[in-house]
Amino acid sequence: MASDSLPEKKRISESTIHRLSLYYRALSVLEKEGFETVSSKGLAKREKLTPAQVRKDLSFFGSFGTRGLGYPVVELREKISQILGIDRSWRVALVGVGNIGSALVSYKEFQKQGFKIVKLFDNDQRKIGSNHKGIVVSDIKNLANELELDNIEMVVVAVPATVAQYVVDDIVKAGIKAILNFAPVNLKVPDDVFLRNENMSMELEYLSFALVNDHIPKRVR
Amino acid sequence: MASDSLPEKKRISESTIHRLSLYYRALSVLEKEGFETVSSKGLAKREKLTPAQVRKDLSFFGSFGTRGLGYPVVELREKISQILGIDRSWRVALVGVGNIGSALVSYKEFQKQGFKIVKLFDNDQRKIGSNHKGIVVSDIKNLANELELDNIEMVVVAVPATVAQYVVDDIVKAGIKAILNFAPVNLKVPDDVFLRNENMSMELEYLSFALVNDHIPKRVR
DNA sequence: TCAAATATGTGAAATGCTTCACAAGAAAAT
DNA sequence: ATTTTCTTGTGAAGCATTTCACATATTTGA
Ligand SMILES: NC(=O)c1ccc[n+]([C@@H]2O[C@H](COP(=O)([O-])OP(=O)(O)OC[C@H]3O[C@@H](n4cnc5c(N)ncnc54)[C@H](O)[C@@H]3O)[C@@H](O)[C@H]2O)c1
Ligand SMILES: NC(=O)c1ccc[n+]([C@@H]2O[C@H](COP(=O)([O-])OP(=O)(O)OC[C@H]3O[C@@H](n4cnc5c(N)ncnc54)[C@H](O)[C@@H]3O)[C@@H](O)[C@H]2O)c1
Repeated sequence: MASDSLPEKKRISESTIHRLSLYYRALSVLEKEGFETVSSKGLAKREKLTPAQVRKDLSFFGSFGTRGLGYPVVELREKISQILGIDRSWRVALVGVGNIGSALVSYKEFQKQGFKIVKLFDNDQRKIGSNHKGIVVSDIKNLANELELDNIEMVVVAVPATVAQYVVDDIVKAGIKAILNFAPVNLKVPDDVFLRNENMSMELEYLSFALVNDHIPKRVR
Repeated sequence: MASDSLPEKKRISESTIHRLSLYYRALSVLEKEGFETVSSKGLAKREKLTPAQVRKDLSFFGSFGTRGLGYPVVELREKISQILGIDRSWRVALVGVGNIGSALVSYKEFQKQGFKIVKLFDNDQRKIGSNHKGIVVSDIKNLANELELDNIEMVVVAVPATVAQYVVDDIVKAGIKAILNFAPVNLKVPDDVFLRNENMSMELEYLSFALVNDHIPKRVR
């Protein structure tokens, strides 16, 4: 069959992608500090990784270094921003302007990074129409319409766990392909929708486990 | 050498611990729904894992199921809560009562789960002395003293990235062994201190990468 | 009571990820 | 110019995690 011989799309591990974020952050700092080049060793040290790991990760995407010298800081940072797709800005909507939602809207770093929260939704009449950092809260009823009209590409979900699935169903119906969820619930989305969960309880539980078991994990992410 | 023959402490992978949290959550729901038993298949389906994965994870800690029947819901939930160390409560302090810090203090689920935020610290004179959900904000200057006096076991760090390392150094000096950090910076802590990072930008960057590369990771965590 | 169905627990295999180790390329020193 | 030093890029090895597959135990139904 023809489909058997289609060139296999190179799949990158989740860990590698997360480490690219770390490299990006480290390179931004190095740039500010005035370094022109950095070795895999130098980069590894900043993020508590091994030099081999750094080189291997980068090698999945090309060869950006110079033997004997290292990597050019600015160039590599730019290259990684291209790989991560953060060399542009993203139009983001947020659903659920409560405790955590408000904190996220107020967080300027997201905007600076290019994740522009340009739309807010809630179902509470007291919140609809109110202004948060220059954005007027929309009624969740108009979600589908307004997401499309406003060319939203990512949605952050910060509603109670009990309603998160319904909200996500609507978001998916509106054609959104990337969702960041803060509700502690396992949401069902179609295969072509990227969903990430931010689960703070899980991290506290990890710490609890570590304290109780004096835990050293086999491999640290 | 004697140390060569010491019984090797069983090391559990980070992924397994995270999945225990998922099982715990799923079991709590199943309990509410009135189920008395659940199979590895049933549990796996709820959390989008494989039955073999569920059985293997649990097998690291003992055998809790009955062949032909499955696992007793209540018993297994209790067992996992023991393993995770959440069959008790933890005294938690939070440093940095800003946007995200305030959201965390207001979040009742943490308290319900046994993560009791009982102490708040800030360095802003306008915040020190003010009351958040019944807790009076303390001056960061008294950190070491008050952490000890109040038997704090975990600290959540929600201060600006620029000062996070200083704050963490003080927390470590005060003898705290578990820290949850929200600042997007790689903090240095001694080997015997457990540090977890909650990095929201990283998750947005992951979504960005996924959209740009139409990414399917090799393995989903 | 016995057969069929179900589902665990676990070695072993398969897969994935990290680290090793070194050839090769480039810079720096002499 | 030549040697030495440095550091990348990458197969291959080593290690960790997941999945497979099945013996075994228990329940269910006849
Ligand atoms: N606050 C935290 O620190 C924290 C921490 C971890 C996880 N979470 C999770 O984040 C989510 C939000 O938490 P929160 O503390 O901000 O809660 P919250 O109650 O303060 O905010 C929830 C918001 O969602 C809105 N909402 C409810 N139903 C809606 C619907 N159908 N459509 C649109 N909007 C709707 C509410 O009006 C409210 O403004 C929850 O799932 C919670 O479990 C919160
Ligand atoms: N707000 C968000 O949604 C969000 C999202 C991701 C990450 N973060 C990170 O979380 C951290 C806090 O963010 P925020 O938006 O809440 O900021 P914020 O400025 O609202 O809050 C920071 C708080 O820390 C206090 N503080 C400053 N220096 C201190 C010190 N030395 N000791 C004690 N307290 C001190 C400030 O007075 C303030 O109350 C930052 O590192 C930020 O990057 C925030």
